[in-house]
Amino acid sequence: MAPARVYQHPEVDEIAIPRVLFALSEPLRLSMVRMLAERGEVDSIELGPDLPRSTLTHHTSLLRESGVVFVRAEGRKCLIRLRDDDLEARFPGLIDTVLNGYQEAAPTQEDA
Amino acid sequence: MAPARVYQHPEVDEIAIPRVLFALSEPLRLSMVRMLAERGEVDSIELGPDLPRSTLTHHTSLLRESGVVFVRAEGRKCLIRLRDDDLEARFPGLIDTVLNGYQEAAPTQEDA
DNA sequence: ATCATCGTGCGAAAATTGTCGAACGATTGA
DNA sequence: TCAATCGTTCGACAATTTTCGCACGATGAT
Repeated sequence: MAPARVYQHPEVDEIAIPRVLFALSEPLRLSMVRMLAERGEVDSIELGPDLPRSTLTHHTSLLRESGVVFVRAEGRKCLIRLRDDDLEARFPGLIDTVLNGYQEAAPTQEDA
Repeated sequence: MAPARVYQHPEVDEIAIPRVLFALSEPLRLSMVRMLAERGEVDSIELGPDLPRSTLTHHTSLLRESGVVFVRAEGRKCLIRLRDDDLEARFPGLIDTVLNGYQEAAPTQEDA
């Protein structure tokens, strides 16, 4: 039972800052990254249950090609996880800082 | 001698991560930010001596409106500096991490 | 085998962004 | 005053990105 879908990922040293920043500059993708950071590996559909599938594929592909996430096929679904270690090795603290500074999604007022 | 040109800047708490990341995701603007980090306040024309003025204005305006730089008029020129403190207060370590990870990128013709 | 579900690729349309010439006002120096 | 320089705005165009319907192959369940 060979893996049906094979995904291309950039090597650690191929991950480029501009592409990562661009990937994270989209609020929708940033919320996806936040969910991935909180839940670990998730089914792709959880990242956007209300989105058209082709739109979801577009964003997950962009995140994958920029080196932000790792994607693997599991049966007919698609599991996605954040490349924490690779990103941390390449750009220490970046993801934490970005996610920490992105509270504006929820209308919660809590600033210290 | 009232200041001729007045520039609008977002407050510190108005600086939003997606806009900052988008501003930094452009290689040209990222190289501008690096120059600003190295030299401090610089004349706007130093950020792109070979660029058409309107293109230069476009990028500096985007950097200003996203909260990355502070712009002030000095005579007929335009001085620009990085909002180090504000960015550090809002997203600790972000600029350092980004600039640190952008050294090995293709040195187009900016590095001299 | 049949059918429903999932992700992907294709293609097109809409929206956003980047580039840049031209005109304009402001400033500086002569 | 006059001319040169600078930054901005406007407008148009090119390039990129986003959205999404559709058809297709693969997978899992009946």
